[in-house]
Amino acid sequence: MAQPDTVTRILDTAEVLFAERGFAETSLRNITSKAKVNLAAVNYHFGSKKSLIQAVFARYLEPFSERFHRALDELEARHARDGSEIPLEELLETMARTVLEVPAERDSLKVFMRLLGLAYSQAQGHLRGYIQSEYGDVFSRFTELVRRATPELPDAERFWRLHFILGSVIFTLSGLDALRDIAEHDYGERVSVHELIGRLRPVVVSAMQAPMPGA
Amino acid sequence: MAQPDTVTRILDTAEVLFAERGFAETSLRNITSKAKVNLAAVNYHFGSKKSLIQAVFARYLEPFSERFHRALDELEARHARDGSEIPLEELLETMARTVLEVPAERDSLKVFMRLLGLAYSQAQGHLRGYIQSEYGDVFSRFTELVRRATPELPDAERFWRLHFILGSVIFTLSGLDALRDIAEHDYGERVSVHELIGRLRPVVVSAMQAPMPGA
DNA sequence: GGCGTTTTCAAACAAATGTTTCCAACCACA
DNA sequence: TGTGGTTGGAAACATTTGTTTGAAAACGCC
Repeated sequence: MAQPDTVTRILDTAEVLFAERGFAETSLRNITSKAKVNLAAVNYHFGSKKSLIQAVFARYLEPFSERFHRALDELEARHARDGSEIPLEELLETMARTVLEVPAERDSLKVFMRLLGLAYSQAQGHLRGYIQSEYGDVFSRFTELVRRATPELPDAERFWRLHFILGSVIFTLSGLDALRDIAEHDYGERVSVHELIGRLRPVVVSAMQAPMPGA
Repeated sequence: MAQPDTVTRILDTAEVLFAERGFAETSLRNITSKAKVNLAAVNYHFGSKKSLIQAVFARYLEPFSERFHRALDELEARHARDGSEIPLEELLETMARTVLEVPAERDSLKVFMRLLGLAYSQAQGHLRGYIQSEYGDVFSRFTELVRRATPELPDAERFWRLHFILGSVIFTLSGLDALRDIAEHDYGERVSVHELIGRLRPVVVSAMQAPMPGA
């Protein structure tokens, strides 16, 4: 798995097409023809279509994981000094910042969110297991910090609420263009990703602080 | 499209398999063999696989649309008598109740949510058009009632929050199996769809009542 | 320049897919 | 009972899928 040109051209194209149509609906011939690469190149460089899908994910998750670990290191160190617990807002803020930092390409955030959504909803399979086994520790670390920031929540409740929130983020960011068009047409204001996350923040915090069901 | 036995057996099986694996990953042979029906029966009764998917979808959305209209009629009539505005909680409660009432089979809700997610993610753009043209009036009616229930929110803010919430619902319900597996593995409790919506309710209400961004 | 390795390429492969065909079985109605 | 339209069924159809092959081309290095 060497020579960058062909490999990255495959990755770039695959990432876009996967996001547009999904994994099963995107054939290797779609990818290779659009990338102007021989069909066999995928199997030569990646081994299989499955591995290609994982490679597309790895290209995002690797830098994200590294940066997020560093950001959490810093956050923990800062609060370790004065012995205070890290508040939820700061955790969410740190994650949002890291998510926004990572993408090198312009719409790669949108693409990655869509891929993440697909990974979850195309339930059965290798992808979720791969992500969990490869990058599970970052997320475990994050959720553990969230646990300490919200000690009043039962573990299961926190789990579900975090996934409710994940759904909001994935849905709005992956469908960003469509939603933004509707919003612009109906309300005449075009929001940026930063503004959107600004709108998301108070909603997410309120969601986590909602009363327990049955009250 | 007559004789109920074969047709409904196909619909029932397709619905379950679509929910488990997704649409592209479910072949007609998977469906027909499990339904103990001849392979050609699908094309005979429905015309094509795409039409089958729409038929599965329509079987849910048609009764939902009708019931939801009736429920909103009743809700509006009740509040028209004493001149009070319909509170947000009641609107959400009505929708949740209708959503849960409809499915005859266990998995049709999941299928519906998955389709809805696909329709929005623009991957299958024609689906959103189909939904909008066929059943758009119900949703317009609902959002108008939500508008009256939350007069303090600017229109754009309400728009975005409703879609944040829609994302939560679609994500958790369409990826239900995956999430449920994780939750069961980690916390040892297997939640029902009813319980999940029960957990969703207070979170959604809090999300709608969150303070405006910038405070 | 020559040689071993890596990469590209066209072609073929086997398997799986949605769809169609053609005929038998069925069923209502005369 | 016979007849015409509807449904069921086995097989074949044409495509499309991911993958493999074997040879040509490009490359790196002594």
